Amino acid sequence: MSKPTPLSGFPEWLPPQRMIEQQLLARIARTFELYGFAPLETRAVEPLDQLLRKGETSKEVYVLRRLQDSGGDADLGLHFDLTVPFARFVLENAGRLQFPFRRYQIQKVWRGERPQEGRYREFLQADIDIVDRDTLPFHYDAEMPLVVGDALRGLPIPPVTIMVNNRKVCEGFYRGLGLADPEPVLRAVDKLDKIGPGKVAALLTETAGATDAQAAACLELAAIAAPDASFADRVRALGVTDPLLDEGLDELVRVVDAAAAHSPGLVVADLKIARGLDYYTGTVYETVLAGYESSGSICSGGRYDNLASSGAERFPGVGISIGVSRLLGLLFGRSALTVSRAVPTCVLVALTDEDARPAAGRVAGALRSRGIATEVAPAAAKFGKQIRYAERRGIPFVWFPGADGAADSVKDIRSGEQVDADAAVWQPPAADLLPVVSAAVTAGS
RNA sequence: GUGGUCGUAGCUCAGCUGGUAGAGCACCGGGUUGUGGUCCCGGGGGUCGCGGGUUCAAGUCCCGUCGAUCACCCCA
Repeated sequence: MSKPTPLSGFPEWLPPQRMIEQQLLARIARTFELYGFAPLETRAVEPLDQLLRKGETSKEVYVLRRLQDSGGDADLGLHFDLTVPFARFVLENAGRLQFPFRRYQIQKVWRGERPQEGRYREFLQADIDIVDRDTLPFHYDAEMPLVVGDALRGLPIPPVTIMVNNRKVCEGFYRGLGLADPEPVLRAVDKLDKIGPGKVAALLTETAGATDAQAAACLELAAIAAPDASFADRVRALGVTDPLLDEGLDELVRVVDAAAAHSPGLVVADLKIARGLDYYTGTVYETVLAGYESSGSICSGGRYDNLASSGAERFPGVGISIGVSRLLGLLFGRSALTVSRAVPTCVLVALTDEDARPAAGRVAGALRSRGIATEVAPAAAKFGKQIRYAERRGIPFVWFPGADGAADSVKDIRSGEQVDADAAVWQPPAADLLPVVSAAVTAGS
């Protein structure tokens, strides 16, 4: 068999990277739970009509098919986000849930896009959502960014900025301006940072049917950004009036004010933010990592008032999702994260000869029983080689069983210090008990 | 899905206008008769991503494919 090659878009990390990922995931989940979000996992597949219910994503969905007898499961697809399956789950289990229902979900999702750094076909999202019956109080829109702000700011990563907008602001503004279809306008405005105002204006007249004056007004709106409520007056000063615009501005002010009170500097209102899935109806979030602005959003979401509804039942929701794989892919790409060792092992028990393996095993067992990750040396090689085995993996301690009734001793191979020790009571320093994830000092900015 | 760039040892790379592969680091062994990291000596390792083509001869040219990356699309 020839050497296997990677599959494009399906990243696989090495164990040190996976240890980093697991620690970040554990801390993210912990933060979500501190805010009362309950854990949930949904199946990997959804009926295709559920997945395709909203928007243009059809070409991205991986369809499930059996090799033989392709009739049976032909209408199933892998989910491409966690919100659509969640909406389905809520409808299905509405009778068993208490509302407002807040849950978090950390799972793989799949999208058939062309991969590049930070963009994958299989990736991990850490998602929180809150849904309620009939109506969802708006204060939840303000809570979302605070939760992920807490989660992300607790990690050894560069600072994040959450940019917030509200689709009612854009749609109301465009409508007040006389532009009926907001979609092409949003798409054009979204390119502002990349292609500049001149080309966006040209796009607006070409693809959105805007006059020069309308295009200019759209650009003026898109240029507005502020970390506080001052943006609203600047929008009103543009002279466009529309009930939806007013509603959107009021909502956006509430999000920004709440964030400014809770986490100054975390959230900024930015009226050119317009992307995201097409089921968003109000607040939209997008997040950039300092130093990685050009790599896109690492955390996005928004308010969806119509996603979960069947017949007379309606479950409006708001949610936001951390792109864990993107975040890690970008940071790994610049070697910006390190872990203190490549394996969980804290102690390596050295071996004088194979006959000593049972005794070494008892030492290891005593340490493990007290929560100290321990492995026994693979072979009774020279101690130098056994120490080197530990060193290569970053294992901080080597345990030497005492010869002929002498006391055991344990060596910190970083300092070289070696002391007598008893496996029933010895404790490593707290900082060495578990691998520690930290920002790499050599990381470029 | 469309287009561009790139693909030589585990890593970073060299290899001139085509003449049948090299360095540093890493790794392994020895010096050092079971306590590593320095130093010295020695050693293993590459179907030059893969498959076809042109040629007496291809790492070097052409085509395809896979992978990485960038732009578009879209978005975490």
